[in-house]
Amino acid sequence: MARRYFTTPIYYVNDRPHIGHLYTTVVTDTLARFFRQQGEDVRLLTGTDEHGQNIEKVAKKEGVAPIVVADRHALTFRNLWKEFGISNDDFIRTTELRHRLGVEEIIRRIDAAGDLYSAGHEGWYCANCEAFYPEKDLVDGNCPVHGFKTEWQREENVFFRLSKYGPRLLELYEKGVEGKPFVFPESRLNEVRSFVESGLKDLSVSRTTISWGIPFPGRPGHVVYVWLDALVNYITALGLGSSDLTLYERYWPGIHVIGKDILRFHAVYWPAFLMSAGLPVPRQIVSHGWWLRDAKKMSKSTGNVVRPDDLVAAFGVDALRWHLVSAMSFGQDANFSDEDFLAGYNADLANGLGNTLSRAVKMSRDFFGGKTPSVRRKTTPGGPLVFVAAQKAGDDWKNSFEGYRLQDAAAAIRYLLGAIDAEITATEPWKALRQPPLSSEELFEFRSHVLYDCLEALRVAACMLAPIAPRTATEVFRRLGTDKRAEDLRASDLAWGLLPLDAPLPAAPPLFPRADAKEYFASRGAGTAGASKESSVADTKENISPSKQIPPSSPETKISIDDFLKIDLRVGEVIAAEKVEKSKKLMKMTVRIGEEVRTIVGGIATAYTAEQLVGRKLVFVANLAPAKLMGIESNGMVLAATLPETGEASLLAVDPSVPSGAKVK
RNA sequence: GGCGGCGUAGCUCAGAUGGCCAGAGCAGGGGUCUCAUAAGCCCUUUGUCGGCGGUUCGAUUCCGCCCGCCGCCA
Repeated sequence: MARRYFTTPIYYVNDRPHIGHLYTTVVTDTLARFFRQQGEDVRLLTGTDEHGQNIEKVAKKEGVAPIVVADRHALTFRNLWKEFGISNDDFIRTTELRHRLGVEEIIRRIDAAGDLYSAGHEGWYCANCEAFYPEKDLVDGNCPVHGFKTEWQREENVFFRLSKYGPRLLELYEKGVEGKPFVFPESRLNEVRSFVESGLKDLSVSRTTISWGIPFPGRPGHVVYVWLDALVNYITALGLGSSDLTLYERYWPGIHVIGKDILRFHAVYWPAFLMSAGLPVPRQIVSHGWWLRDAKKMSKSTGNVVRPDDLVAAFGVDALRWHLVSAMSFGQDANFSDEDFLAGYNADLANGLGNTLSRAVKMSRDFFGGKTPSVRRKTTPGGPLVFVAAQKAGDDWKNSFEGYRLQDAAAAIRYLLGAIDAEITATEPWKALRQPPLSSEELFEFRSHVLYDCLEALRVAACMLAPIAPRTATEVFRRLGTDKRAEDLRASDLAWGLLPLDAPLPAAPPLFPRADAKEYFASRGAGTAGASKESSVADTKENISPSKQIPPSSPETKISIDDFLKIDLRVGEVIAAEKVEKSKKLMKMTVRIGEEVRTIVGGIATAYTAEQLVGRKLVFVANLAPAKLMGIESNGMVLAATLPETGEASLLAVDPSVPSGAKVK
């Protein structure tokens, strides 16, 4: 069985994760999921880089041990990956013993190869970069990268004979690995090549100015240079340095997905270290571009960081995954804007996927007693149009993924969904009166054939969506009456005709409710530049009086069970809450109901604080028509008893073990 | 300064070893259907394919120069 080992970079733990970390990780996860789906034996690794002066500094400031700071941030990353459905098989931290042992092993090997030597070194040193700069590069005596003050320092360091590996590296770039270019995209390979061609200097691989690091073997007072420490994670996580090399032998060499800013470390230093240690070099370095805002790289220092939280709260994890994968030409830079996100969300997810699914499922439910059709077309030459479209889309999708053209893989899904919509419109299965007229048996058969084709094409589309938006794919399968999960898929699932006949189709609310861009931006009080602007939710112009939400129930009217079942009651989990400014009672809650995240406003602020709500599971009306309260669109309603004396709300409690999204009836 | 890349419809991008009307998605405009989430379908506008020259029967595609943007290196 083909094997493939994907890695993300290990992330430095001095910052909360932002969309850059998220992008790399989502993309790598998507690739890993695709190749698993193709039947390959795939392993996915991510982790955190926890050594270095910055951590040391933060720890000192807080008066705690560095590991405490590292623990905290590592947990943040772990939780984020869990939330985003990242399917990593392992999570490595450079502060783990297994890692240290592996680093020591590598250094032992490099030393044994005669590639380490001691030498004095002095120059202007930037503590933040952990690097020396030539005097002419300094800007007013400060670090050219960060502008921090530099100091004249003298060190006796351990050097790695990087210069020795120039020819072998050039050969690697020339030949590639397994017939593929060593670096993707190839324009980046050229950069690396010209860097190496211009001549390599030996590399200092120990530091005496830092104590928070891996002690350099045999050099008291020295710690291992941060990149030598960090890069090795890719193999220490496979057991190098331990007695159990099973994973190492099974998965190395791997494919490293990285941002273009760390290309040189991965395409020059890392293979050189490995060559020296007598180990195989990576299969490939896959370098992607940056999400830009205002045409600048997003970074903490410039303050133009897009945090995923807002978009996820409003639209869900998979909506963001979809945007990240589909909206960027993989390998190039792209601009991130909320407008583009919204446009793509509506076009692809709400209209393309959600609405198409909805119309096909609704008709099938109506015509076939809440089930999928009981008969389907015998395969005819050429087949229905959606069948042809599904074949073509499937081929494009596969080829695109294999060539790392993720945006084209997404386009193939769009294409198939468009074909399904066109098929429904062309055949008009809702029309009972037809030309020429059909007998009722003929009509039944006609509808069965058309709707089976469309539902089946939707199933195929969901298979194709699975690597990008796994939870959504699983939900689509559920709504198509199957219990497949994204993780169970194989290449054979794209074959035509696997949708079961006569399978119950559950009723369900819109998969991705259409978002009104105007309202969304109004509610955030910010326009295009809105990453970090304060949202002024209580816009005075929008001073709509908070309407009394529910009129008292009309006296003693009896309703049927069917009437009651029109109300879609669901268990939801409050993931964020804030009191609506300028309102006494209103609480704005971000609620996760199943896979879906929405904003729900309720008049419970007099009885509960935001803190009391977050993390609680409550009962919500999930299919209430949206209403605007104090300028905020509320998509649902929270159920609470009203206390007779005070009129205060008392929330309906749900056992915490009940999963979010569970139906209440 | 050296090396490399890019500049194609309002936006995001495809594409062409030089020739059949230069494309897609989104946005915009018009029409239409009603199963569906104001969704669907059909039709539709704009492009001197950055500028100027050259090679050629013919260039947006090749060459040179220029302008603008970007990357790597120094």
